[in-house]
Amino acid sequence: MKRTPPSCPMEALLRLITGPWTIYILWVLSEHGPQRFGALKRAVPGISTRVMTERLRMLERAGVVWRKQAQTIPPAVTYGLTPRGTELRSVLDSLGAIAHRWQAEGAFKDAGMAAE
Amino acid sequence: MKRTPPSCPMEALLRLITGPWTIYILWVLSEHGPQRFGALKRAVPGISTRVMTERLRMLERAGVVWRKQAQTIPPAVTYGLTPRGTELRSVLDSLGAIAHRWQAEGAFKDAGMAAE
DNA sequence: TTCGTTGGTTACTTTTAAGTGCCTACTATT
DNA sequence: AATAGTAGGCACTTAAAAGTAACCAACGAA
Repeated sequence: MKRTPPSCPMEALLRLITGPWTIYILWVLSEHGPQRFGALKRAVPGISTRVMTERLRMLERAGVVWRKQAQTIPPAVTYGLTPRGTELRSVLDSLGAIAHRWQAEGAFKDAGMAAE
Repeated sequence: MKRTPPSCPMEALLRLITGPWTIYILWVLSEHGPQRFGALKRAVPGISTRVMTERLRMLERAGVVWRKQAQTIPPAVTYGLTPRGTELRSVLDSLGAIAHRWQAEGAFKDAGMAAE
């Protein structure tokens, strides 16, 4: 995927929240509160460790989630939503409302990607 | 990209509006009104015919854009936003506002994808 | 008569992201 | 003493999306 011309800051935001699991992770964090890595992974069934780590790092760099590492001996790392993450969630909620309505209207029933 | 578990209707919507050029196309259509294929392609510099066609078809199947083909001899096909497209735009606008603010705050300055 | 325009389609190639499995280091448990 | 759990890192493989390019059909213009 070549880079889209960077005129639109939306692109950066969409690249941030897009990707198979990102919304899921944010949703779990906002519904169930801060979680440790393992619990988060268990709450998002099917995700690989690799992608989970990558997504969390990405969201952390953007200031959407925080990461708190306890230096205990089995290391305990907890993730949660920052204020920015909460702010994002409110918009995602309204986007979700549209998504829900469109699904009820059948907008997605045959609107998959071209090459699946 | 394996399919994300389909529990979340957001996934379908995000898969619809995601992809390098989709938002651009919607933005051009909403800013400059209905456009013919060629004009649209010229307004989104760098996009390939293939991807432009695929995106328009996808958006059309979801009822976000309409397509009107005049059976003239050089065929003239015009695309525009449906009411559903306009509805989507309002949410994208607020998402865009967040994106703009975050950019000003520097949220994206080092928050690229992992493997770029 | 051949070229260019319009709106694509199709095939081939490349790029990129995601999946999978194996590794750590230390400790508590069995 | 061997094993499982914790939070990943690293390398290798695979699958999907995007890019590239060639082609089409019909007609008007040069």
